[in-house]
Amino acid sequence: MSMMTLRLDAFLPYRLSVASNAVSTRISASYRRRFGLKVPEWRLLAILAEGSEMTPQALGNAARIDKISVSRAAAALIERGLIVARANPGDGRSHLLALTTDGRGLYAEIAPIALAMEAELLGNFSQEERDQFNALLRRIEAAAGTDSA
Amino acid sequence: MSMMTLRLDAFLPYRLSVASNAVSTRISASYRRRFGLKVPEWRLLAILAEGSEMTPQALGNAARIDKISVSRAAAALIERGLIVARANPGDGRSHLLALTTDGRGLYAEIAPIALAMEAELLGNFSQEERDQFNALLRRIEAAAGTDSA
DNA sequence: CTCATATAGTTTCATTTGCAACTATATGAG
DNA sequence: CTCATATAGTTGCAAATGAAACTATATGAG
Repeated sequence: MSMMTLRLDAFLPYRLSVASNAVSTRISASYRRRFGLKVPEWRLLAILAEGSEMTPQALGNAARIDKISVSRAAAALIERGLIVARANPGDGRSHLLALTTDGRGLYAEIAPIALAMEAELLGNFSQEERDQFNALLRRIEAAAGTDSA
Repeated sequence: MSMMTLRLDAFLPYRLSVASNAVSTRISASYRRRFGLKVPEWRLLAILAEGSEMTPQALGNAARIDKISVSRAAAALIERGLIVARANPGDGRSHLLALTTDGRGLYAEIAPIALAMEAELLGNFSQEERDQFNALLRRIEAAAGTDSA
């Protein structure tokens, strides 16, 4: 009853955090160095590139970023002319954000690099392993609740 | 050549980050609320509980925490009487840290709770899935380099 | 229509984090 | 032994992050 067997090394939240930090450190340094983008800014670009214009709230939901960070990231992107805001006809409290031509251009530059970095990380994973890994991550995420940012 | 297919939703670094944040948010809130510990402090306790006294440097390596955070976490734990420092006979620049009786007591309280939270997260994973997941995380971590914190 | 309450987004302020500089000790060359 | 350089750990300062307060608009009750 008294001897606990928790080895940090085998403790899932620890392993997950270490892996995530390792990946994130490496990749975010690259976004930043090469394009001057922070992670939330990159995520907003990616979401906007996938779809059409949307509100900050919708962006935050899609990119899993809290509204404060969305606000700051959007301000930075607008400042750089990568996205634009227009009034939201349906709700005067918010607005609609969309990529500019420059924004699309930058995204088109980054996306292949991002995919290449992912490919490098997953280099020795079979397709089956990738799918498994993805599925396991989603299950963990679901089990951890709808929280996070 | 022009249409990029990067869906953020399926992008590994994103998935990993989201899963890790979800888990970490939930678990670290619990450490903090119930025991007043931050994640690095908890990690130091766990490492010290597994082994014997060690230098800040060894602790940092074992817990994957940079030296600044080790320094701050150790200071907080010493302040609370959970660990003690004694001179390092082999090197006057560093010192040796070890759990106090209180530190062991607190660890003994937390460890089962931490394991229970882990079990909850992994509730619907088979043993095989857990092992797979762990192995995949380690491979990713290795591929991402020896960086991180 | 008016008011009370709720929501979208922003800003301010306190806390946290990370880098760089610093102190103290160690080590190796001469 | 003395000096130059390297390493362990800490601290000061600046940037990043998060919570709470704030502004503006929306909505629903009466």
